[in-house]
Amino acid sequence: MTKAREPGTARPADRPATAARLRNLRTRLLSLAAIQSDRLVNQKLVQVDARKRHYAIIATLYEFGPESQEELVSRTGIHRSEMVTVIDELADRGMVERSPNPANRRQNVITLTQQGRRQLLKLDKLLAQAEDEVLAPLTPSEREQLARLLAVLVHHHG
Amino acid sequence: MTKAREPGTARPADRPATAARLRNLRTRLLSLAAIQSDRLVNQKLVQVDARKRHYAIIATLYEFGPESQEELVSRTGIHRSEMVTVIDELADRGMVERSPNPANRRQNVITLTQQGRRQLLKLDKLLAQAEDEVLAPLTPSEREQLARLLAVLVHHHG
DNA sequence: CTGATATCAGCATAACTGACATCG
DNA sequence: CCGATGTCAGTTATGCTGATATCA
Repeated sequence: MTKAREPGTARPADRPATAARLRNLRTRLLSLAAIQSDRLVNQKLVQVDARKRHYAIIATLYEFGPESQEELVSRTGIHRSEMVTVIDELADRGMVERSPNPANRRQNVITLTQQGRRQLLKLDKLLAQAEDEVLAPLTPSEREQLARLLAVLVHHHG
Repeated sequence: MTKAREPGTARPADRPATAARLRNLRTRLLSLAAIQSDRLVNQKLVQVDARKRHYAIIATLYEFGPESQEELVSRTGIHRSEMVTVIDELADRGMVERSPNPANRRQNVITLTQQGRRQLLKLDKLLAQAEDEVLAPLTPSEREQLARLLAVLVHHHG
């Protein structure tokens, strides 16, 4: 029943063949690659008690200065209803401060703290490592190609 | 406050700039592309009350014949604890039959029904459409390149 | 007893919907 | 009254862990 397999090829476990339809489905390839990539990214981020969205917020505040939650929604693509939670989490960790905007009392102003700035540097490094591990089997020019093709897709939809 | 923008460019909404760090993160590009792709795929599948995993199971049974749940787990990568639910859903829809294996009463034998076979043909078409829409902005050779690069990643991790 | 198989309860992330209160 | 903003409750899909029952 269990097919014999060359020893030394222990990497891909002893998984039997996948249906051709699945192997050839490009949308599936894309999903699988993203899942693997996300897994590696999250493994890095958990080391500093962060998640992907935290990085999106911190990086945005760092580059654009204090902003309202609504502005952060527009810039990051994070949904309105999630923004509340994410800002809560970041405020709990001392990375940002949330204060009402005196000029427009509907809005909050979210400000990056010193600790948030330090966190950004850590996150930059961890994410660079993750990217490197994810793209490890590709040459530099292949990485560029992949990034370009993905950017075209993301820009086209979206 | 709200920047003026050329009318007619209504497509990408009126979204302000994204932080450079986010734009350049390749792991993020990969995630975003996969999310968009999955969204299109699910829009297609929902038309016939199916989901991605249903296709994985149906295609596998079609190509390999009746199998136990454990074999399906190995071939599709779907987790053990999810397989129960997915098979339930497919059985409810009349796409597969689950019967105990008399030769090994620990196992169930999952068999594709006639309706399941017909469903596969529909799913094949819908997924081909989805793939085409997802990859629409790419030339045929770019699509090949992308598929190749993604396959390298998926094979490397994995 | 051990290991394989299926089942079940539950968790975390993620993306999303809809309702609501407040304020301009 | 209308619209913008923030908040909250709840839903769905997905990937995963761990416990348990059954049987070889």
